[in-house]
Amino acid sequence: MVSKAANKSRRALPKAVRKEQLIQATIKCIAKHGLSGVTMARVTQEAGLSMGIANLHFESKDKLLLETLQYVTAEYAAGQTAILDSDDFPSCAARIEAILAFDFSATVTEKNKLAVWFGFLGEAKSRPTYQRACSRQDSASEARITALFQQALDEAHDKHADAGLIAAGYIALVDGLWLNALVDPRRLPWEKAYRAARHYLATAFPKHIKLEN
Amino acid sequence: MVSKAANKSRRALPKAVRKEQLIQATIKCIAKHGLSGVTMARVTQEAGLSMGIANLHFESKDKLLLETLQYVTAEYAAGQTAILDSDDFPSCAARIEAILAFDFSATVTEKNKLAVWFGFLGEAKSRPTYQRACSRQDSASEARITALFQQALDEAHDKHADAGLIAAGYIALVDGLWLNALVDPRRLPWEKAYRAARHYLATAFPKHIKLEN
DNA sequence: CTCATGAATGAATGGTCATTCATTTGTTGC
DNA sequence: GCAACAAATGAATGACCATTCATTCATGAG
Repeated sequence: MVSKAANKSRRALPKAVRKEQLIQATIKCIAKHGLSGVTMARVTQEAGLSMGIANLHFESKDKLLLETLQYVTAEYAAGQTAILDSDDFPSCAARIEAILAFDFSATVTEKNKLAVWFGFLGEAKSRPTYQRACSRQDSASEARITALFQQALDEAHDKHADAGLIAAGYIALVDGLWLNALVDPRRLPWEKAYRAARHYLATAFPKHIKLEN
Repeated sequence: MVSKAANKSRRALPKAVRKEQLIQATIKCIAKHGLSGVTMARVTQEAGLSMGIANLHFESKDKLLLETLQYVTAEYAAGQTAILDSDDFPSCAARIEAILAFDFSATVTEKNKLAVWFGFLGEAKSRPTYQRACSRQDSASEARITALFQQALDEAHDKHADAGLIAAGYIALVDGLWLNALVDPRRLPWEKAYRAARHYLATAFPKHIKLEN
């Protein structure tokens, strides 16, 4: 309620910093203890702050968790959209390559982030709020991937294949590979997961994606 | 501590029945409230029994949850093993068809069961006990699928493809399709999920699996 | 019918945890 | 410096929940 006239924004920053700090701590806690093992005490301790702080910046534990989910989700969506929007790709083959590389990049496949992701997915069916925030691919994004794949099929004069089916399959395959590699990396090492995804695309678009590298 | 001499098994049965009853109730509760929303009160009420009963038959909530997970897992494993063990399939094409049909059968894709499945998977990474009980495919089972796929490749004189990669991809694809169809069946209807999986196999084994039906 | 045994009940217990808020700490404008 | 204010603290509160156990109920043997 004080005058904001000469707001030199030294106050505004800390506020955003604290939220970020708490969200990062929440991500770590989910990875370490599972979604159900997250407590306010653990989160605030992980952040090196006091108990009450989370309720000060987020209204409740639920809101903190939801914002954490959205944080992770938004990060992925931004990266993917950047690729789909960019004008810098010389061919749609290059764009597809970029999507693949992105899906298996270190940022995206970071253990902690995937743990958040699948932690919420496990509860999504019984919590509508999560469900909405969860969809790695909303319909709009899936449609854009489908369009990209359709373009590749057109270039190859392939009139038989169904771009929608290939897109749905690719999205599901990536989810499944992430999940398997996360839960049991010995059975499915990340490198093998990557090759499986590449193999899928190479089979669907033989003229565009080659098996090697 | 009483003599079991003339055990007419009227006592033994109820005991197994109760456990089954409680496990079924737990499955429903997980589907309805999520793994974290399961309470002893809810489970026992769902079963139409009294609070204390679950601790009488299972030692603790944790054990009840674990046995519930194992129940669902064992059911799947039994079905899959039956197909892999059976001598009744005339060709390996038929066996692969059977695996596919099984993975999208009503029993396996039942919403409640998948909810249990993914509920635990979401916590698996932070709970070693779950992790072990979770692997839909242990290494042994994955090896058998790989062998089956290898046989199909051999029959087709395909010396280039990598059966292990195709198997890992298939397993992950099915997981991903289940997950996507469970969380958002409007975006990915079950029928489309099935077609995506069939498409994957038809591409990998064109001589064995046809696209239609 | 009566007793013995084990199954089932559900009120009471104790522990965990989100949330609150009176108090302290640090910062800004004057 | 010094108000004035926001940010931060953490002990206290109350809700929720797994687990216990004294008691009740059902069954089968004698």
